[in-house]
Amino acid sequence: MKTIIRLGQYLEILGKVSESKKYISSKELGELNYVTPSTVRQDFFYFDTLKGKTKRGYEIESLKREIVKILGLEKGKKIIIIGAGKIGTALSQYKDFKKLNIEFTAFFDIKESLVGKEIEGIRVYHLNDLKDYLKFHPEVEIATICVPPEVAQDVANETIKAGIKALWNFSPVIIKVPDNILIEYEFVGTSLYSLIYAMKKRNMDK
Amino acid sequence: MKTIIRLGQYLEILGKVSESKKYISSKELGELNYVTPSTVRQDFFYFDTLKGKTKRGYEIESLKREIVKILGLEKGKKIIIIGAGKIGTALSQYKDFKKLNIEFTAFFDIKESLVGKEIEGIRVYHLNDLKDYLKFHPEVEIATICVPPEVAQDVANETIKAGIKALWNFSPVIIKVPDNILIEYEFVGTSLYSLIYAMKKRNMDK
DNA sequence: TAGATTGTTAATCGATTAACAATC
DNA sequence: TAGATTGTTAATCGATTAACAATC
Repeated sequence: MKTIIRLGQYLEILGKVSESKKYISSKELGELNYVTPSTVRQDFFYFDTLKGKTKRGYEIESLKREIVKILGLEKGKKIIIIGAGKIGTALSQYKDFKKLNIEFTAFFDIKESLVGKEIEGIRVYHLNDLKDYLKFHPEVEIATICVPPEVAQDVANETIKAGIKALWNFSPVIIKVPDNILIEYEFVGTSLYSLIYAMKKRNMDK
Repeated sequence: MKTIIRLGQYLEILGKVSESKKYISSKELGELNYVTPSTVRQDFFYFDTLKGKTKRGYEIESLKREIVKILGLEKGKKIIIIGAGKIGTALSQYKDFKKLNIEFTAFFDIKESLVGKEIEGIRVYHLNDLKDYLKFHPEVEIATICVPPEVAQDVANETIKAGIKALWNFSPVIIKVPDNILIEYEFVGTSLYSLIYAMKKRNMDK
């Protein structure tokens, strides 16, 4: 549902709004996110707890709090990253995840030269130790798959076997998982095709 | 248009199909991309050059060739990356871009310690030298923005002033550009919200 | 009060899926 | 021939936008 992704985006934007500001209208929030006021109101309309005040808009602090609840982030989330390569380490620093209490707590890899090291303050363990790790960190349910596509399916299988409940996949390949495992894809790079296509069309119009 | 993004994905998948295979049906291609056969045929139906043969499917080699043409990749594309940090360097290795003749030819940064170095075989120049670089590389039209969000707008402005015609933005922020400049956003990380939300809902159902 | 803004329904738009005749 | 598969139209589904009464 697109609304959920936008709620996350609203939340990030709201974190950057001046602290002295108490209320924000659907018009303002829409402008900051490049969506229409209608879309903002429609998004909020799905959830009973997202209510505004006529003529004033939405109270920013309570709006943030309620979106956090809807997204399931009250207690934050601890996430591990499988694959301590470029993408994995880039991700650990990217975005405002920290502000939203989303934390990357460990890397797992099979490359012996990396195991035991720290990358950006996050320790690297061997993938074989994942099962033991989860014994002591049962709150970790999500693993981010940042390994080369050739091994993504195998690594995913191992990760699931170790007890992980949900996968966030950055490897540009489809991964098959059992019904009880959740998976979301992050197909990085796909929008480039749209950009190149748009350029071609623009050139043709001239 | 979603069709264009899928055409890129079909192309990547087709590059991995066994060489001995001559034809592929919409059913098979759909399965490999996790879309329905209907969607595949509908996608192809938009373009006169994507024709199949009853009972056999689509001839793979010509299909690849025609998709490349539609996407505007016959001559390949040379792209520069602004910001030689983690995301930029990760990107330069990610995906099957090389196979599709999409090449990252240079980094630009303002960090003096990086300028003059090579990262993954790609040279880093100072952002101030972009204008001169484009003098000698007029075929470069696209710049990938991989800088921190705080400076993304300024860097984009400079990049455009230097003569770049299209931006591919990885910085998690909205960038304003003049009408004659194309921009596409790659909002990495957004699907995590959907995943966490789905987990919350699943837990509630139990 | 007049004007701004919400909440909500309806209309529109776009994308996906279904259906099926044509055909090899 | 019978069956598989395309090309294409129609139906469905979902998401966005428009409209507007209620209200502060």
